[in-house]
Amino acid sequence: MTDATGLRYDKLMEKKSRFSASRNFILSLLKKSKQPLSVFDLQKEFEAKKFSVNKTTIYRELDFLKEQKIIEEFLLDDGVKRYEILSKHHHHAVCVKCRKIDCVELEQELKSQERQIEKNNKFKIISHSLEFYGLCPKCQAR
Amino acid sequence: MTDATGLRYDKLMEKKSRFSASRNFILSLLKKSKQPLSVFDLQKEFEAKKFSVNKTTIYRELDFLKEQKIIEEFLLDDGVKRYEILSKHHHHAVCVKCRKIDCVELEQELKSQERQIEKNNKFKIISHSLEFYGLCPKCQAR
DNA sequence: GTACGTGCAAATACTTTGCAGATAA
DNA sequence: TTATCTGCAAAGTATTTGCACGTAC
Repeated sequence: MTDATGLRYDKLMEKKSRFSASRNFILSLLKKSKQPLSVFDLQKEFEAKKFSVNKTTIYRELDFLKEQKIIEEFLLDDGVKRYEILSKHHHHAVCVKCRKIDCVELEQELKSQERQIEKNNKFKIISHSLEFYGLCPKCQAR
Repeated sequence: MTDATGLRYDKLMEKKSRFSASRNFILSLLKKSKQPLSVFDLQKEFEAKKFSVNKTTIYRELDFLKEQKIIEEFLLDDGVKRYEILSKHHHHAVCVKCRKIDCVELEQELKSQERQIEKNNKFKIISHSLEFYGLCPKCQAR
């Protein structure tokens, strides 16, 4: 099954979950957004679209979608949680000036580094999180 | 100038700052700790040593030391800020079970990945943050 | 003595929880 | 109908701020 935004809802269908207006709206916002969104960002979008949703609902919905592995959460250096549709493993390039966030895929992942740590520290690596900070094209120009 | 813990205070001396008991205590705790510490961790240490410091003071002192580039702050996936004495660039390996944090230095840093992003995304990379999550030796054994 | 440091109370910000009422299926 | 979803109020947690007092130098 697919909704208006083209997002597959198979996972939701399997559960006893509903396609409420709030859920659809949050999903479509995350789907359409070029950047990961925070609770604050979502609230702004709701206001802009004159769609009334309580902040509690946003928090609960994000928790729910995270549990269902439909979206994923991550933290940047500002301590604000952001969310994006769960997709292929990638990283983020964050502009320290305008806070624009690019998603980046690495040609060369961190396998060798992980192997080194598993060997030296006897840690069994499960995942990693890697963010790059710098200046986006526009902010470099200024 | 060096204090009891062997930490150089040159940077503090340059500023109009004092060697108060709280400052010395926080610095010595961070210096002696094998792991980065959170505000909560510091509070616990203070209590254990029967040293009375208000939480506000801890926050303010950490801000101050961060500004002076004597300590650095970082975030893990739990959203808790942790602090460590500013030292050589490194990363962290975090046990998802017992939350033990190892500091790790990579033989092979991320230069090639950064070059790729600078080329593909036209981002000028300034820094990065990289944390590994997995199981520490003890938790693997269990 | 004076500027820096500290404690306390209150303010702010963020997030979670309980419960009653609303709604999708 | 009924299990899920939602809003509201309140509580919980983390952090910051103002102000008066304390203290290192």
